[in-house]
Formats: sequence, structure tokens, C-alpha cells
Amino acid sequence: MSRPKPDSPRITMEELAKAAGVSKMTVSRALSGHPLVKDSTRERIRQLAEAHGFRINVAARNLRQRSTRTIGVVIEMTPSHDRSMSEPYPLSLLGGIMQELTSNAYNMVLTTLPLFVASPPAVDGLILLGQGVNEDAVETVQRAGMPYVIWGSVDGNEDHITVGSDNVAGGRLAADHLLARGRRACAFVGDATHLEIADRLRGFQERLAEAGADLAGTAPSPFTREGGYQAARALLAEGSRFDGVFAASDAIAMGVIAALRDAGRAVPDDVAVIGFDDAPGAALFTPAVSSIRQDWDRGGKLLAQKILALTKGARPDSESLPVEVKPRKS
Amino acid sequence: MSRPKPDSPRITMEELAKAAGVSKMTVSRALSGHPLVKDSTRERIRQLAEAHGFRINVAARNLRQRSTRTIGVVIEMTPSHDRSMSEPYPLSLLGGIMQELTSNAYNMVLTTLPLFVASPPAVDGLILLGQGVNEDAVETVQRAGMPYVIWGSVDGNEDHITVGSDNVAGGRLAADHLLARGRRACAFVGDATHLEIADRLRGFQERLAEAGADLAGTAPSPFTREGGYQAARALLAEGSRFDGVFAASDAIAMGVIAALRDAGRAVPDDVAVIGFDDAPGAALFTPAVSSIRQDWDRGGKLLAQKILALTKGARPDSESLPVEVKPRKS
DNA sequence: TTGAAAGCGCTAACAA
DNA sequence: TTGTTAGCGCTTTCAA
Repeated sequence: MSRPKPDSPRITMEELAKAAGVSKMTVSRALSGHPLVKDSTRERIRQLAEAHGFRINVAARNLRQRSTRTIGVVIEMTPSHDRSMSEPYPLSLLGGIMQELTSNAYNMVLTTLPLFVASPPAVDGLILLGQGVNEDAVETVQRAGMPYVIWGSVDGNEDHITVGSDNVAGGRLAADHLLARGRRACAFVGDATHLEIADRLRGFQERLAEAGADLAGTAPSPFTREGGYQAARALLAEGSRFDGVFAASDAIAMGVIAALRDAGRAVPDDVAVIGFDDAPGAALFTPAVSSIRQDWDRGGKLLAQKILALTKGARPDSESLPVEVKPRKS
Repeated sequence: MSRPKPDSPRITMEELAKAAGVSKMTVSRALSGHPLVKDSTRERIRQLAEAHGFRINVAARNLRQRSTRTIGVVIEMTPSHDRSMSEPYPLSLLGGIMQELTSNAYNMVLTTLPLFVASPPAVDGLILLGQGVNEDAVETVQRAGMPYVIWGSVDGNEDHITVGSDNVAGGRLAADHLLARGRRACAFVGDATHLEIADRLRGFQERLAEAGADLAGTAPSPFTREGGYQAARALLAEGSRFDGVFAASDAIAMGVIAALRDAGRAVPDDVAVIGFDDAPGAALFTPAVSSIRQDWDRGGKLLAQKILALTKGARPDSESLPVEVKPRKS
């Protein structure tokens, strides 16, 4: 089969038009499926295009159409193997975004905040995953001067559109879960400087207070197993007495469980532990980790739908997604 | 702080130039850090640009420079929560790619094969993750007429550049692992129509043959736990006698272990099982799953390095990465 | 059903 | 150190 040499310069639409004996416009219309082109002409041009290995110059089209059909997704850090269990914004959120974008024939460019600043990609809108600890990220994205939506905590700020799990309700569910197992002195492990985590803690505390139970302590932790391990040790070292722990992620929960075990406390008999995210490993751990499940797939789809609506001039609303408890052995 | 209204039309470089009383070129040079611009001019223009909320039109720049500083990554399917443990090309491969692209100020657009065909993104080169079962994917990517590299099996085809783990060596390591545990009748579970999996099986078989041990059976399976479960049941049902199993992925291995347990066979006492990938869940499973670890992070970085080199006219070589055995309980 | 002209917003090349 | 000219390759608009 004859294919143009890889290094041969790409043929332009103008040249193809010349070869076909028609104008650029006719080629453009033929290849984009415009209905006003005679069928025979279209077919002839299509075959010629194929024979010459013509590929449209997407950059030129983007410029002329003032649209790239591409959405940027800004993530906080680059993904890695070790983190795949501990990242707050995992693969499945991207999966939902991608499905929705794909079915609307939009592409997705993944970028980080520093890269976005240093080398902005050609996009029509942005999805920001995570407000982060401070709000630099939101600020930076705003400055880009294009439509954006945020995954995170709905904070009533009407400036921007947010999609996120109902973290307050998640915290309440975690409290309910522990209370239902007779726990009265419950601790929290996680980084409450993240807005979403702060919401979880708030719901947790509210529900405990309603039930007349204690918040027996809190310990900050990054979203890792090691972080959970250290945080639990700190909690034990300072003499906190607790029979239940709510961890801000499943990785943290696993670390907490390991630390408790190493300290001779049985899980769940002495201390019950519940995590967050229903990460793939939660059910595999021994004991299987109870968790609060977020509907990431749906979240991703909503983010994509809303950013697409925004680029079309609509004004979609922020939205908060229900979460559900997955009781297991811990 | 005053910021231009979000809906105000974006100011162009021409308008900014007028406002600054200089030519477009001077603005262009000032903002891109060209050294020939007087410091005072540059600073003045920068401040004016900030004040007016000027954002460069990336599409226009891409067209003019004939470069997008963006690499496309073509994946076979959209990621999802359920699959995050079973996908052959996980997050960490993307992570490696992203790190390397980011540090070269390149962006990354994620796309699937159908989307790539239906709506090609503006990119300078492509990374194809996985040759797939047939070679449609490679064919499609080739037709795009731009540089590309493939993650997968190095097949001696000089047409394209491939980076991948040494799957044959991985298969041999798996055989060694089982042989060292006294296993003599070993089965294989996985989809050998994938080139990479076929390589694993080949290495496995070779090593077994060298040791005078048997390949006690093979069963096809998709990359899921459920698939592994069914495949192991089929193997048992057809009366195969085996005391070792090599599974093409860790998710498959977990399914195999579950099926064996349900059939009353102890793991590892009756049957030893080793998986592939060293997925995050492998160590968490009970029993912890022995596995062959791939260096995905390095693989991703190499893919990115090679595609960047290609876009700059270099001719990098294909490369095969060593794998290592992670002995655990299974 | 097709074509001609114009220009999207930027930067390379050359000139001053 | 700055400006002028000339496009990059496509599609919109208007005309035939």
C-alpha cells in the first residue's frame, strides 16, 4: 500500500484543491461533510485526500473557528504509582470527564498549575480538580479569562461553578456508622486545611455533637498510608482515648489501622475505623476498610457537561453529589 | 482588584500594541522574553498587558510557529474506577509521561482511538499506549502522518519506535519463581492475543521447558478479577492438574486465587500464584500476591523523551525495560 | 453547487 | 532597539 513518506511535508488544502481542480472552499466543504457539495465531487475529493495523505491543519482550523474543541483539566500534581491509592482525585474522575468530553467530540488536555502558567495549552475552557490548600489554584485559573468549573467544595461563592461530593453529609455518615457500632469517643485523621476535608470534619463533628458523643481528637495527615500511620501514633502518644476513627481517605485509614495493630489495639474490636473514597484497595485490605463512597464517575461527567455548557454561553449551577457508606470489617 | 469582566472580548496583541504606542512585534517580543527589547519597554508592556487582562491567543501562535508544544496520548479505553486495578496501562505510566512532558514545557492531550479519528487534536506527536489485540491502533496512528512512539512489545519492526517492559524476561522470572517453590505443573491465565501477554507466555514456557517442567494448561482471560475467576474455574473444570499459576495481571491473579479457594485448594500450599504489574492492591490482598513489577514511571519518561526527540528530527531507538520479581505470600 | 476575497492573531524575516 | 511586511492554513462571508 502506498503511503506518503513520513518525512514528506504535509500537503495543504490549497494544494489538494489544485490537484482536484476545484477551490479550497470546495475541498473544505467536501471534507467537513457540508451538504451543499455534490456527492460525486465530495467522493472524488475524499479519495484524492486519502491518496495524498492529506491531514487537516488543526491549528489553522482552530484559529479560524475561534474554538479548539479542547478542554483543559488542571490537576494539582502529577500522578504516580505510589499515589494511585492515596490521591484525592483519582483516575475515575478523569474517566468520567473523558467519557463525557469524548461523546461530545471534545479533547482533553491534562496539565498542572505550573505548566498551565508556563505554557498554556489551546483550550476553550478549564476544569480545575481541587481547590487546594490555599486558593492560588482558583485565582490562577480565573486569570486565564476563560470559562472554568471546579471539583471541590461548594462554598457559596457565586463567582464560580463547583461540582463536588457532599462532604458534610459524608462526615455525618461516618459518624453515624461509628455511633451505630457503639463508639462514643471518635477521632479524626486528615488535613483539614483542604476545604473538602474541612467539610468532612465539620459534618462528622456536628453529628457526634447531636448524639452527645465526643470528638476525641484530631490529627493532621497527608493523603498517604504513611501519613495515617504517623498520625495515629501521634494520637496514641498524646494519650487520646478513642474507640473510633474517621480517616479522610482510605489510604490514611490503612495507615491508622496498621498503627493501631502495632500498638496492640484490635480493629474493629478496640477501635473501629472508617475511611473515605472507597478506593480499590479498601475492600482488599485486612480487615476490609469501611468507607464513604463518592460517585466520581458521575462527578466527572457533570464537570464536563457544565464546562461545555459554559463555553456555549449557558449558566449551569453548582452541584453537590450524594455519598454513600460502605460498611466493611474495620 | 480590577479584572476585566469575564465576558468582555479578549484584547488582541494589536490592540495592546496600540495602547502601548508600539508595534505588535515589540509586544510579541516583550511578552515572550526576547532579549532585544529594552528593559523599560518590556516592563511597561508587561504591566499594560496585565492591566488589560491580555492573554495570548495560543491557536494563532501555534499556527504561526507550526508547533503546538502538545503531545497526544492515545489510550485504548476510558479509565474507570473498577478498572483502575486491572487496566494494563495505569495511572503511573501517564504520570511518567506527564512529568517528562511538563519539565519540557509540553502539554499532554489524552485521547482514545475513536476520538482521535473523529476529532483529531492539535499535537506535534503521539504516544500510543498498547498495540492492542489487532494492530488497528498502530495503523490508525501511523496514518496521522506525524511522529509517534508505542508502549508495548518490541517486535523488531523498524517502522516504529517502541518502549516496553521485557515481557519475555518477566515470563521467565515468573517461571523461576514458581520452580524455586518446587512447582512442576504450571498453568498460564491471560489473553495471549495481546502482543505483550504473548511475550510473557513465551518467556514462561521457555523457562519451564528448560527446567523440564510442564505447561499444565492455559486459559484466556480479560484483565479483570472476574475474568481470572472464570478462567481458573474453567481450568479446574477441564481437569487440569497444576500446582502453580502465572496470571497476566494482578487482578487476574486475585480472581484465580478466589476461584482456587472456592474450590478448596489452598494458596500457596496446593497452588502457588504469581501475577504481573505489582498493582497497588497486590500487596493488600490476602494472601499478598506475588508479582512481576514493571517500571512504569521510567517507561513513561522514556516514551516522552523519545517522542520529543522525534519531533526534533532525531532518531531514538526502541527500548526494553527490565522487570523484577516481588515475591509475596501467594 | 461552487468560487473569490478577506482575515482569524500571531511571529519569522528582513529593514531601518 | 523597534517597525514593516508577509504570511501560517484554514473557514466565513458574500457573490455568482
